[in-house]
Amino acid sequence: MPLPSFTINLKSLECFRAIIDLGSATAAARELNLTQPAVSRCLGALEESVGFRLFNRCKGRLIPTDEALIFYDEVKITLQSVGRISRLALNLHNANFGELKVVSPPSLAEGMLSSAINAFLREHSDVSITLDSQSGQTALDMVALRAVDCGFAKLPIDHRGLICQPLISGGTVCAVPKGHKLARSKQISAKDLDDEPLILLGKGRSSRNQIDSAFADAKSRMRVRIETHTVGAACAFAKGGSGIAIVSELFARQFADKSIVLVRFRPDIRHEYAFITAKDATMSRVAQRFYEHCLRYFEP
Amino acid sequence: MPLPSFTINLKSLECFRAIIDLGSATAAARELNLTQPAVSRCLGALEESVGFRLFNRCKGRLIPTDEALIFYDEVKITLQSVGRISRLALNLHNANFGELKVVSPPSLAEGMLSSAINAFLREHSDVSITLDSQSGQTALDMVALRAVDCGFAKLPIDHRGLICQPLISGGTVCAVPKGHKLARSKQISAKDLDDEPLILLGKGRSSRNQIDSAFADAKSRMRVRIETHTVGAACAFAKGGSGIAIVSELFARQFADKSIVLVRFRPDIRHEYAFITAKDATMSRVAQRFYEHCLRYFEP
DNA sequence: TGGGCACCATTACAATCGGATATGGATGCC
DNA sequence: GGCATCCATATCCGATTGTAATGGTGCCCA
Repeated sequence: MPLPSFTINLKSLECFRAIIDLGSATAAARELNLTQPAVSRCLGALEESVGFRLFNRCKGRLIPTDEALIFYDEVKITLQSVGRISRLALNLHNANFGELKVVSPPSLAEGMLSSAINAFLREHSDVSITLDSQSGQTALDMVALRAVDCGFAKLPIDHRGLICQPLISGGTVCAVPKGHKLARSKQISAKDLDDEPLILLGKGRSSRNQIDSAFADAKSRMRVRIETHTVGAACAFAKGGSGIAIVSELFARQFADKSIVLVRFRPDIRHEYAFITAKDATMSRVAQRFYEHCLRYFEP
Repeated sequence: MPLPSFTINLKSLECFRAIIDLGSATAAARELNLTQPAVSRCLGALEESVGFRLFNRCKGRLIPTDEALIFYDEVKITLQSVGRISRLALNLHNANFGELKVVSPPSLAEGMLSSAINAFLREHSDVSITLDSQSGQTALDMVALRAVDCGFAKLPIDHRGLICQPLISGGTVCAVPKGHKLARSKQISAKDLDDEPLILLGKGRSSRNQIDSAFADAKSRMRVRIETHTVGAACAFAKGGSGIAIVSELFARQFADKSIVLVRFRPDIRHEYAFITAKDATMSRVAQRFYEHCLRYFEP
């Protein structure tokens, strides 16, 4: 009596599933990129090893037996499990050899993010990274739509379908031209800036609104001399003596030199950036590694 | 760049699991009844197909990588799933699983068939049986129309679309009240029953016709005092002294007690029951096993 | 320090597996 | 009857997968 030998073959199971799903061995062969005899023999082998007939050969067709249908349910579960293995393997493989697509606002991309990525690449020699500079909604959409693996964006973020992990946080500083009367202050408030020529950026953004409010609260006149879009430009204007730039502390540092002084602005307006990923997709392993790397890299 | 080929092999997974569990490839080989080089090569193949290193070869030992440990969890789940397949296959092989719908005439269902089924259930723990009591044409139709898997019916059967396997056979006996003048006979013929009060059943059925013929042949007067429908009732009447019942030997036995005597009736009128299945449908495995069980159970 | 031991990798070779192509039989459809 | 479809079998061939033999390396211990 032939007992099941337990030497079950994955390919046979795949054949079996395909035959049940598609109704014929020839169709199964097409799906599996095999020839019909190959499928036929696989099936024979499987029947041999399980020890009972899976199909009745009836009028040249394969009719599943009752047992086959019971068997099928379990086989499908197992094959799904094998599928998970494959996907996991791919993920793990990609952690060392994969590609990572990242999107970030230009401000981050040009400064601290590029050095974080450099450090990551040194530790993961075979990973290649694509860094896309996009700001605002575009970046969020790219992550949510999985056009990229992960991204960075400024908080607050209102977007369903994203997971946001706060990562970097910094206050607000004034870039004051050297020799300016405020250059020696420990901190500068909106009141101190009454009627001072200012260089501001991010009109309409939340941090900008907070600055506006601070001036309103202090009943200071806000004299905006230059509206610009990047911290680098703002600092450059400040260096040129065109006024005091109120900028994120995080980015101002890299532009600070002897011609300007960075003085803390009061009230403390926080600039926070988060690591963002799509909600309904587990991160690829590279992305996970990258996230962990960033956590370490940016920790205070 | 070597991408995972997804042609993952169960044996490789088994090797991998064993290596992690036991800590060395040689130990794994022992467990799997393989040689160490075989395991070594399986491992190599698996690494090839997943696309990353599973073990660091360090000082002649295999040290699992971080990825390997993550991979291991998933592999274990998959292997357990495969194990379930094997067990299910074994169960199906032993027909230890499933449902069986049976139809039989009430006479069988109440007596010997129920004990046969009980015995079958004891041997096949996960089988559930539905037994439907129907007689005559209804039962045959139910089998032919595949409303049930199999059934029992009295021969002769005239029904296309059925396979009949004779299973149980018995003669005819007279149930004679104790103390009756015929109670001590070795056998009783139609002649002996001339003008005796009789209890008969199955009017119009073939066995009844044979009895009628026997009386006609013997030129005996058939004095039918009671017509009834079940052997149990017939025997009860006999016990009450209402007359001699002429019944199937097969069923009379269970009703025999000290108040009646069973005496063989001559000529020998056979009562035969067959196991019946639909012609154009191979029996389910459980049904086959049940048939084999019945063959053994009812063999003379 | 050198020998024994445990472990892993590699090689060489044999058996088997697992594909492909070619062919044949049965069935159903026009 | 001719044709298409489907399954099974035969034969062939390369890939896979097992084995035994061998070699290298690190560890333990006298």
